[in-house]
Amino acid sequence: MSSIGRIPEASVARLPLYLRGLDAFPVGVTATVSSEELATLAGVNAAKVRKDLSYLGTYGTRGVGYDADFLRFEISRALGVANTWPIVVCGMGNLGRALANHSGFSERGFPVVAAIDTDPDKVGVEIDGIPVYAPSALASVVTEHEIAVGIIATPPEAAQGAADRLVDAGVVSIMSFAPIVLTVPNGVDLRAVDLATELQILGFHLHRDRLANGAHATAGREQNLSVGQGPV
Amino acid sequence: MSSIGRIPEASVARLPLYLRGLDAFPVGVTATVSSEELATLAGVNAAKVRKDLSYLGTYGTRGVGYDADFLRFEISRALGVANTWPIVVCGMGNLGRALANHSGFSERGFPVVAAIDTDPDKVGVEIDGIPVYAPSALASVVTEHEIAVGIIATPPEAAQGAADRLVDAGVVSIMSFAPIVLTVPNGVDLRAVDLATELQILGFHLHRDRLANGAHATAGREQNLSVGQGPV
DNA sequence: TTTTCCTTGTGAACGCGTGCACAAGTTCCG
DNA sequence: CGGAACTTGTGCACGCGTTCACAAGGAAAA
Ligand SMILES: NC(=O)c1ccc[n+]([C@@H]2O[C@H](COP(=O)([O-])OP(=O)(O)OC[C@H]3O[C@@H](n4cnc5c(N)ncnc54)[C@H](O)[C@@H]3O)[C@@H](O)[C@H]2O)c1
Ligand SMILES: NC(=O)c1ccc[n+]([C@@H]2O[C@H](COP(=O)([O-])OP(=O)(O)OC[C@H]3O[C@@H](n4cnc5c(N)ncnc54)[C@H](O)[C@@H]3O)[C@@H](O)[C@H]2O)c1
Repeated sequence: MSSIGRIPEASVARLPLYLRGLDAFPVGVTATVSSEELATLAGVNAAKVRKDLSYLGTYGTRGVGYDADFLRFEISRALGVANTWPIVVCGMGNLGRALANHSGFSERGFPVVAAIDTDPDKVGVEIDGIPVYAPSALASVVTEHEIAVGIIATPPEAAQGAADRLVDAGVVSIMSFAPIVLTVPNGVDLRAVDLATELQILGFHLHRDRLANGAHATAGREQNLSVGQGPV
Repeated sequence: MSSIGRIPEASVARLPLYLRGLDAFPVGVTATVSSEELATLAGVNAAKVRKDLSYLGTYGTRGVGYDADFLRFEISRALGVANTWPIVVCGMGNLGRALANHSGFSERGFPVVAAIDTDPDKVGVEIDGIPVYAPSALASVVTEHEIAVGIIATPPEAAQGAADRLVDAGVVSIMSFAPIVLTVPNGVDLRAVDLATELQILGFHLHRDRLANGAHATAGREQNLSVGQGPV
């Protein structure tokens, strides 16, 4: 079988972008896409596209390009997109509600099937079609829906506790929006999204440019692209 | 004056984390923090802390550590945190509303002062205290509030248009949540946050582990940390 | 003063990611 | 059938980021 060698994390992080780019091509229809085209669609450069795809296998045809439909299939397979990973959201506040109500996650195979909140007014009701449970129900909810992914959208003070409970319940992948360092045991995959930090990085560049323009009128602005991931 | 040499982007991205870690120390009180402690507080390792801080200057005392209060001041200065950068949010839907209503941004110097939406029901009213304007009013709003930062939370189809309008109005830093590749002119700093992509990366690891455990029971799970940035 | 202990600051090595440049392979045209 | 045009796949070089390891420096005790 096609036992793929280790794919570099940087490449893995771009595979979803390629998949997104391939949305431009209809499903089931044979069409050719070149690395150059796909690069434009994904917002990267062509060399990267070719190298990334080469980690998956030899799916292109020299002198021609890639079959869009087949490529989508192969990237999907590598990412395990065929699987559906149900999600539980901890904290149905402003952000949690927005996330739970977001259709884009289900479309990509990550339906939000349950939420956890401590607010008695929310527990027991459905918010935007998502049933809200008390923290004590987490374990059974996770087991029942075979949930492997959790999102933390609680206040920062409650985030570590929520993480602990998620891990205890058997969740092994966590995306957190709380601006705080979380500690999880080995074997648990944690991605922390800190939007205030992102803004502060933008702010640093603004500050820099302002200094440069105010004092010396130096050139050298930038144009960043997608927000990727951290280390292992 | 302390003209700091170019700070590597990877270091810049961690400075806000250090600042966040220093929240553990009261303002105005002299306290000592070692690179080891700060590393724990920020979720990185001590060597990185020392190297990063060394780019800012020599603010530590060998054999002792760093003065927490002074360090906070210096990092703040490097990041330009003294400045306040007002924000305009484009698209007051589920996500936009959550962002606009989020207090953490103002606390870090990024108050949301205005919103743009095409929905006639929203234009002209205040949502959570944020005035909502029609797209045609963008330029004057940006000018009036001296806005340099914009957040895009419109549907994907409208995102490029929103970006163009922001740029035309004079906004030079954009954070986008739309799952689509945006094109902006040179000199504009764009950060794209794609949460579905983040989930798919988690999904890849789940898929991998499942294959490994199902077939060969191989070890090798991971524990990732903060979500950082992309290339220049 | 000298010794001991502690932590910073940094030179240097290493590894990963990126991008170039080109050989290898395919199609199409004359 | 030969050659032109095109695009993939990849070896290689380069640069950035990470980490190690230790000398340099400072405080406190003897
Ligand atoms: N709102 C945003 O746009 C935004 C942006 C960036 C980061 N964040 C972060 O995301 C988190 C949530 O933000 P928010 O604006 O939705 O806050 P919020 O206060 O609106 O909602 C928090 C929700 O979590 C619930 N909760 C509290 N303790 C809990 C626990 N132990 N278990 C489960 N649920 C619990 C509360 O009842 C509430 O419903 C915060 O950490 C915030 O810093 C939010
Ligand atoms: N909701 C989430 O949690 C979430 C998560 C990840 C990504 N996103 C992305 O963020 C974006 C917004 O998501 P949402 O759930 O808030 O969508 P939404 O449909 O709830 O809100 C979109 C808002 O944008 C407004 N709008 C439409 N065209 C506009 C324009 N040209 N200018 C200004 N405003 C315009 C609409 O009137 C609406 O109020 C989408 O691109 C979505 O894919 C959302």
